[in-house]
Amino acid sequence: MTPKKILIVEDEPAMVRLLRDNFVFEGYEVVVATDGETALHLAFEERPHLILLDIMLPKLDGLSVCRRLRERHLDTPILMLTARNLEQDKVTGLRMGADDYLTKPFSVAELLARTEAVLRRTGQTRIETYRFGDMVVNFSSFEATKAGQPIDLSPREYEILRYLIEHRGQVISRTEMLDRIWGYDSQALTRTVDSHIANLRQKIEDVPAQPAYIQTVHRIGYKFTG
Amino acid sequence: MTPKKILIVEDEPAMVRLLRDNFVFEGYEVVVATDGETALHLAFEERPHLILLDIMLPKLDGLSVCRRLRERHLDTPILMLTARNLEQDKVTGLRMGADDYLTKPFSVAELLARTEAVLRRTGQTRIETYRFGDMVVNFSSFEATKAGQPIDLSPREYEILRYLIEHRGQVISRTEMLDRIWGYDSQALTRTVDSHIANLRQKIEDVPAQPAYIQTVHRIGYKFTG
DNA sequence: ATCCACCGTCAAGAGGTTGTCAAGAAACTG
DNA sequence: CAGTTTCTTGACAACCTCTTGACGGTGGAT
Repeated sequence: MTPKKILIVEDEPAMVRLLRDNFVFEGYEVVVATDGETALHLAFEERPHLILLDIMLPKLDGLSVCRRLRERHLDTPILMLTARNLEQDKVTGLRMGADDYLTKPFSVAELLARTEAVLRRTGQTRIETYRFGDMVVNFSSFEATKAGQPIDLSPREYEILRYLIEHRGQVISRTEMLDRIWGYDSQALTRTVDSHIANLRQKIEDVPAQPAYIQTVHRIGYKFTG
Repeated sequence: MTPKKILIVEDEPAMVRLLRDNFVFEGYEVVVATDGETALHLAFEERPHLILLDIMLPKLDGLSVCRRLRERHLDTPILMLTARNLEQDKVTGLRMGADDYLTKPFSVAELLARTEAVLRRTGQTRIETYRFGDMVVNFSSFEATKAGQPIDLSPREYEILRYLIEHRGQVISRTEMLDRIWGYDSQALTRTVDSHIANLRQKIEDVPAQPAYIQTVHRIGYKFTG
């Protein structure tokens, strides 16, 4: 299981330290933003599995960040942090699209329990929709568009693209893809993978001959960047 | 809001007391069964809104209870309790039709949060009537019309159409339909699903050969769009 | 600089998947 | 129990995807 990535959005340094230390200790990968605008940016850049979002923030408050993320169809689960025990904030937060909320002060144990609960509840093991460049790919409806135009991907192409995206940044070997996507007893040749990659590039790259998203790493495999 | 009724299936007296006290305190109505057979009986008699089901039970274990309930098409949401942190139990439980699971020991706060989450998630999924194109389908009276004219759907066709509509937008595999609609121990072939889909299309599509509502996704399954 | 393994491209055959139609089995209904 | 409806299965044809091969170009190691 690859480690879960958490984006912490919080401006108080002491609180950031507390949160980061605990999540790192629990084996999570942690990214931090100290204001709302950076949070928005990192949410799309880093694609965390969960966002821990304080309501009181410089530049852009937590509720607005939440709303903006949902408007742009980023469905990463959000756990809200609020210093006030105001019912109003809870209601607003949930209306804006948060998955759960936590009132300060909270115990670390409860924070971790809620985090896990949200991750489990939202089934954050598989990516449902993903955007890169002018592409939108929905892996549950098996629909994809490029610059707004629907494009047609085959089942294998969806599987390969999903696998590459879920491991974005890492180089994936052909045999790993055969093992993971085709299955361990597959008899297919590694050239089969190349063939599918070529077809994918024809469909999703702006200039298939100079791929921007699916890159070749000579003698190793392919890697997705986006 | 009428109080929600919860069936607690658990044989350890101390655990029963803990669970009952907490749920009563939260305003739930509580019914208790201490063995699997009683649980089955009470699930049908009392029609609770949610079943809290321990896996380790006298007479009939929790997984079997779960399976039996689903076989008899009782779709009350089930939250499983397991003392073991075995991934296998989780997988089996979810396959048997549980909605969520919780590993002992768990915090009361987490239990309550999960309970609410399951109730919320499942509470809004039963669709009563649905309209698309010139069709109106009423799933509680089992009546359907196309362009005002009554049309005749079989029970299986209603179930399939409902399942597809409740998951509209996502592609549903044939085996998922067999599991969810026929039941986990179904011996039916996936071609049976195709056959029903074909019949449905004859009845609800304007041009059955070019379906607008029930679409095929090659090698994956079917999806409803409307 | 050269050579060889590696990769991109294209196309065609193989193999699996689905639509259609119909008949037999099973489950209701009166 | 007979009649009717519904469900399931099978055969066949059409279709789509996947896989593989050949060929030429590229990149990197020596």
